[in-house]
Amino acid sequence: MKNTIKVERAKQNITQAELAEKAKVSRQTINAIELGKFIPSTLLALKIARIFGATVEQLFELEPGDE
Amino acid sequence: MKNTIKVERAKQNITQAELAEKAKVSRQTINAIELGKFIPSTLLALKIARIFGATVEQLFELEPGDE
DNA sequence: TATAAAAGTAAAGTATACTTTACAAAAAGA
DNA sequence: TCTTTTTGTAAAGTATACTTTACTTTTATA
Repeated sequence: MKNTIKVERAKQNITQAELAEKAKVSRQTINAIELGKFIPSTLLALKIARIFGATVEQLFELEPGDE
Repeated sequence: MKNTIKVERAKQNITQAELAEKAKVSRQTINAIELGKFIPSTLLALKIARIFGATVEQLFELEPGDE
């Protein structure tokens, strides 16, 4: 699974720390998600999508290997 | 967070076991998600949404308490 | 009403999401 | 270049998603 959170942050010009604060998670959680170190819960994905005014599908995409 | 998986299953007339098989998780996992016992990962939510031809937002909805 | 299929539940175990603290590396700005 | 901000990383701990096995309850159907 890949995601475009880093790009969305760039568009809206906010830092990992700011996004973390808005989503009410730690900065390291945002960092790890951006780097693909782990996959967020649907709750967090929905929150992040809402913060960006995007859909979960726009932010997170299944890859072939995810079958 | 609430979800409409049970309704979608009814629309498409498939059992928890069948959905579990398609999503490659255990039947108990589907059951627990339907009953709100836990929130799936974004990976699983995307898979389920794709199986139903729906979006994650159509299946999973944030509630006021989820802040 | 008897039988089968589907759904609910429970417990014990494993995997992973997420937190906290702390520090290092990189990027940005003065 | 010096300083600050931002990002990356790591380790230890906690919470929770998910599995497996197995049994009970409910719902559908013959």
